[in-house]
Amino acid sequence: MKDIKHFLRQNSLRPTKQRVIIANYLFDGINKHVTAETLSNELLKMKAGISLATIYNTLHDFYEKGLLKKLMINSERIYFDTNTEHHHHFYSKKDQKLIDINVDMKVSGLPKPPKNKKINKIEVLVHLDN
Amino acid sequence: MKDIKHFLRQNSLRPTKQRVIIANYLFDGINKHVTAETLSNELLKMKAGISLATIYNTLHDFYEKGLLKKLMINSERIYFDTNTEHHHHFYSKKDQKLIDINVDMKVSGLPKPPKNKKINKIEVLVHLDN
DNA sequence: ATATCAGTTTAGAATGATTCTAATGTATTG
DNA sequence: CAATACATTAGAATCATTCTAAACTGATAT
Repeated sequence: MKDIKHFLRQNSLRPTKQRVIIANYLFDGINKHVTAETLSNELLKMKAGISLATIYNTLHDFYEKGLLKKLMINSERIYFDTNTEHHHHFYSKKDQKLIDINVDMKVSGLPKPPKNKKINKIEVLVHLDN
Repeated sequence: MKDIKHFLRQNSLRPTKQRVIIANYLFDGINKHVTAETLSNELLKMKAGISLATIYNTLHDFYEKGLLKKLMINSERIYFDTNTEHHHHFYSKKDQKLIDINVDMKVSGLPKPPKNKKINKIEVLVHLDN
């Protein structure tokens, strides 16, 4: 991402110091899965003194603007994904780690959705053993 | 379930008053998705004075014995499923409701799992729009 | 039956992720 | 550069869940 400030403005987000730092980290071209906690740790490493409250606010602001996806992986914390394309995941419970599946997969044999309901999207989570 | 006490004993669970009540409710032949909260509400309706702590304990005990499945649906609470067969779900965020998909589905185009990892199971969650 | 003891239940405290509050700070607009 | 709308923050509050430790109960041996 060359011009983060411009990028934030384009998404109706004021380019504050904190948002610039966080956006620079998140949108550096490498897709990431973060939680408030892991992001906080990264920011601590780079000595950006950003409060936890701001980290939560920013993740949600980015999510509201569609810059992040929320993942429903487990009930212990919320995962945010910088890859907002439709895609699937491997999940290793042991490592508490997610890996993107970027190839196209097809699900066949799907039954009709209940009356008056339409399918929005299909998410496949492939659990790994070890 | 005719003999709940026997059923509990078979699963190395002492048939206490509370467990019998909860098992009777959960394993009445109709598959259910419950959270500690929804289960607590049901039990309140039937005036079973069972503490929340016991509800949590019991759900986990049943889970440990493989009588319930844990579902990772959202990050707000833990869902338990009385259907322990491998199956998939429709999920309506709006209704906060899960519907079992009991037909066989196939996922094709799956990439190889990462080195030294083996696929344990594949979970498909079909998000509904409305 | 009864005593014993391991396994259970429970109220209430503790925890941990997240959200809220309200005071202070800062980007934007005119 | 003043005004103001939006952001940040520390710390309190919230909420689901887990823990603690005391009281209780089902199973087993006597």
